[in-house]
Amino acid sequence: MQVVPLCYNVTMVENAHHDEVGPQGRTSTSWGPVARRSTHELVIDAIEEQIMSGALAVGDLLPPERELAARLQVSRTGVREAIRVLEAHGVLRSEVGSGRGAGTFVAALPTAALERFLRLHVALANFPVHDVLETRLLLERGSAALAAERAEADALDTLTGLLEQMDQPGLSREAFNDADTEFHVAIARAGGNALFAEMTGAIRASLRAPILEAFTQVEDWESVSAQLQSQHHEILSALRAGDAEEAARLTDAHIRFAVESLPGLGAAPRADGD
Amino acid sequence: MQVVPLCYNVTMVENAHHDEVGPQGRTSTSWGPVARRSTHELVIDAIEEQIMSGALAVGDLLPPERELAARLQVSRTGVREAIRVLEAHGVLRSEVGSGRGAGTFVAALPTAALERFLRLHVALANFPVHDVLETRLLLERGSAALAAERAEADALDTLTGLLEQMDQPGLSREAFNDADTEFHVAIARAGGNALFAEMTGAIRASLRAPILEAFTQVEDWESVSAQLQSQHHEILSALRAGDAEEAARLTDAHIRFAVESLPGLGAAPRADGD
DNA sequence: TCTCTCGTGTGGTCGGACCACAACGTGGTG
DNA sequence: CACCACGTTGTGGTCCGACCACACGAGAGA
Repeated sequence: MQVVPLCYNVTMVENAHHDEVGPQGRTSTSWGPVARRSTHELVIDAIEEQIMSGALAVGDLLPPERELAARLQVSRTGVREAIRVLEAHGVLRSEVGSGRGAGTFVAALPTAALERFLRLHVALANFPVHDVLETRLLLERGSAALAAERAEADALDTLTGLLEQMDQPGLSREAFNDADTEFHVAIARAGGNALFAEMTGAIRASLRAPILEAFTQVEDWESVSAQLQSQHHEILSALRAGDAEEAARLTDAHIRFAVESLPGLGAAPRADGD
Repeated sequence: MQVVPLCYNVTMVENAHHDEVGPQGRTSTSWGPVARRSTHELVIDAIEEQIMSGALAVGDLLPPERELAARLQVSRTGVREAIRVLEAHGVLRSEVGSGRGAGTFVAALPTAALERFLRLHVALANFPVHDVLETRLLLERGSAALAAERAEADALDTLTGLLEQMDQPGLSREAFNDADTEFHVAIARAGGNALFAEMTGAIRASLRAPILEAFTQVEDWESVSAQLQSQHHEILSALRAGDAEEAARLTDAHIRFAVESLPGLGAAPRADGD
């Protein structure tokens, strides 16, 4: 028997209760609304509580959907929708099958979640491109400084390899962009700050389409890419030298140059004049 | 800087690669798997495509779930799970009823989404507190500088009001923290960068529990809170004066002071095995 | 001992039914 | 004509039960 309860306190809102709406009696006392939460949100809260309390850690297995539904006294549908939400946040992951690798696990997959989040909100113009670029500048300047101090040898080797890729002549603009993205993300990773790295990657992913569009409009591509590459090499030199200040300064200049060289990115940031 | 190396323990479950060895006969040559996507993911892609192409903008109404299911030739369940995912990202919002305000709309609600994302991944130790604090320092330094240049009069009034709240004697530590959070987020908002502001708010939300825990362990609370408040007033003065550099410097010092004053935040990040 | 097969448990998908809710049309009533 | 009560309608919310695809693992068979 010995079943560890996953959660007791899911107090379902009984749907068929109308008793508080009496006939026109006094209703103006301080009866604040009760924040009606839907079923799947209650399930999310239950799972989230387990995570926040530390009862569920990365790698742990959740009960089967059917069992969870039975324990929480909700339908399997509600449980599945809750799992979808946490899965969308990169916190859960489901695998079909039986035995070892099957079931729903606590995972650590923030990358795809953050990328989709930022990509969509940038596309909806909720986060203006100008603001995203400002954030990018801040993050990568910080990452460069950290990387100059902390970067390991193999991280520097990775960066060197990426520069060699971009040094190949005749590289397509898309391939250049992808390698360039990897280069910048690798620097962020080398800095050792996981949040910097994830944010940097997500920002680049959210700007991929606009950047590629801007690339196609660059007239003297050979010249621009050569200058970008030259700046990359300088940045890498500063990282090798462990010069944090110089690495940050070069990165700052590099990103500003890139933005100014790409039409449509930094052109119309916000419609004011001050 | 005592920095934990952060092995970044991602126990990612890789998709099992089964090299298809046919039961009999030769193995298939280059028949790479087709990236099996589940139904709800296909629906997500369909909706996301509309958003990315600009066909769906904030405020637009989606077709009813039943109609969408019929058009996409999937079950209503799949559509609903997809809507849940986009809703979790703050991109969609569903309202019951009929007519005007009913249905599923494209929304712009990144706040709750980013807060839950960060809160969960911080709780799972996927993003170490140290890294989050480092990001906070970077963002708020930048926000302060921007706010010094761009802040409107009413934004400064809001900040003044929050400082008056915190100046009240006998304020509970929780109330102080909430007002303090509002103060810092308001500065970020005054800077005019939406992403800065959202990130700042999400970071504060993700650290709320650890901060409150640390607050209870502060011995000389009156002294610490008085110093924090004094720094707040100095920052606000710099903002009023429009001195970006000074505002950034003061904010930097303020946050470092706060972290060093609170036990358990910057001191012992969680040293495990290695 | 090894190999094959089939049972079993997992998430994935589906269709249908019913509920709660909010707007709107309709009709009655002043 | 103006107003109001009420039923209609269409929306998302919830639940159920069934079946599928999949992968492990125990047991039968060689």
